[in-house]
Amino acid sequence: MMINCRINMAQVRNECATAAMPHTEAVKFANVRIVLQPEQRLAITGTGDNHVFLVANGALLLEAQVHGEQRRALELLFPGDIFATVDVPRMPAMLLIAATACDLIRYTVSPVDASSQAEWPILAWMQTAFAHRNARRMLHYASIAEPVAEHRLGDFLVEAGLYLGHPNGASRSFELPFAREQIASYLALNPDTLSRLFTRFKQRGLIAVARRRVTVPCWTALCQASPLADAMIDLAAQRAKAPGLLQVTEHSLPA
Amino acid sequence: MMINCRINMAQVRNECATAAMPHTEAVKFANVRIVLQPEQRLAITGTGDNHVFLVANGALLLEAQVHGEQRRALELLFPGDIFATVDVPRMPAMLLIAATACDLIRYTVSPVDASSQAEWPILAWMQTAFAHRNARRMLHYASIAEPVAEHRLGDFLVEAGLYLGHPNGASRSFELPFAREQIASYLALNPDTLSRLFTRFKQRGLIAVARRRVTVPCWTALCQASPLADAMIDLAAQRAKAPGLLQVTEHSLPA
DNA sequence: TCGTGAAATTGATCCGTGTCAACGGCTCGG
DNA sequence: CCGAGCCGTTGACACGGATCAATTTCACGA
Repeated sequence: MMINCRINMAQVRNECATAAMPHTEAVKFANVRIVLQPEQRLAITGTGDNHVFLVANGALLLEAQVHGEQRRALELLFPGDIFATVDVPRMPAMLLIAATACDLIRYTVSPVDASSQAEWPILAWMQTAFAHRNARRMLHYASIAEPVAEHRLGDFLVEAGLYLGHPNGASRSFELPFAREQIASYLALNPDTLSRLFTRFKQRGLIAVARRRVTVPCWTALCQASPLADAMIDLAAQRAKAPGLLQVTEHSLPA
Repeated sequence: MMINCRINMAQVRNECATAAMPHTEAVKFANVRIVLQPEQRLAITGTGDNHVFLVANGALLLEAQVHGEQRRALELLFPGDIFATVDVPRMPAMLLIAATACDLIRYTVSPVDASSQAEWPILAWMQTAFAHRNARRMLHYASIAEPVAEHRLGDFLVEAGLYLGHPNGASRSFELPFAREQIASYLALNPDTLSRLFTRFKQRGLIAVARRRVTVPCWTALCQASPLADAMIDLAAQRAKAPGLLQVTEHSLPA
């Protein structure tokens, strides 16, 4: 099996094919609900079957070991996000880490099964979800390629605000599910430097931080500090319009 | 139409459905052969139909404008690579740039057409190709997240060696299709700094450079200078084993 | 053959981030 | 209530890459 729980074996319940996907009356895919506690890990290996994970709840972090003991966060997963194991290169210690308590749904997509007409809707839905994921991935790459560290933090805060927060007038606030060190790793920055950047943003009045709660008094001002804000907002809007992408996280989970 | 030629309108010939994909007797996908001259550009916009490009020949570069006039290379495409427009976020001046003369094949993949049984083999092939592309993309992200610039260049040279060169005993040599500025952009480095790094690598005896020709006297020595070498080699080996992934570039093009 | 312009290299300098250390605040358990 | 330990912050300093400018190399055309 490609995915298994290494530390604190997750509470895994096989809720066989009870989840109703949008635009689908009968889903023949085997799916498994996986519940993760904070800091719990899922090991990924890049071979074998194609497992697709849907994040129903919580936030995760894809980490890998790059150079000796050095570990790096390559990707963040938010509710509604999708993740396929085939898209991941084989690297040492490649694993998903739950930043908060998480509900995942795991689909096993085997090429031979997929020829059935009944599974087309779910596959079509996955295509859309993957397109979104790939586009966001590319935006993150564009972000960390940015030499100015302030821009990277601006991009990250806009991303977090879009996926974790809700607009409230001109302001917006959200709970960061990640530790500073994880954020720093995601932004290819030193934790100390990241802390300084946070301080700088606070001094500029762009954000107010209480523990892990981030409050953005003026969303548009923050967006002006993020070079990729326009592209990310556009992408989030596309996702909101896509049918069944977000809704599935609410309806498909068995009680 | 999502893809069009902006500068020096490409010589586009509609070779309707003559290309035979591996494991496929009849391909109903509309496909178009696109021939690009060096430095020619293809504009990409993230909406509309899903166009999939297969690089039959040559090398390309995906560029976008990130911040004002700043442009950045987000991705390199080598022969056998695949590229879908839906995977790209909407950003200003997002375009493919031909580094050399290129042959592309463009498939238009519409979700409704895709339900036909006859098109399953080609879709399955695309799945494999996309998985490879995504994995390589992630490796590149891991590479540019590396704070040490030498590592980035090492990773790049290994990638280029794997996809552009062939082993010749312990050595390996290849022609870099990209200008220094483009490589620097891809590695999120200053061109001046990149030049210094090349000099350092030459002094260490890792490479010999004649114009754009790179000769690696000892491949394993170069790999030791690349933190991601193992993962990239593993990935390239997987691709070589995948059926019809590389072969298609040779057989599918009409004479 | 020479001249021109673009690309690449190299040098000098500045600034920003990494590094290491110390400090402060918060949580949890005794 | 106190103490331990972790996380986050801040300061001092060094180093590496960015920047700007000057020079060399190469390709191409007259």
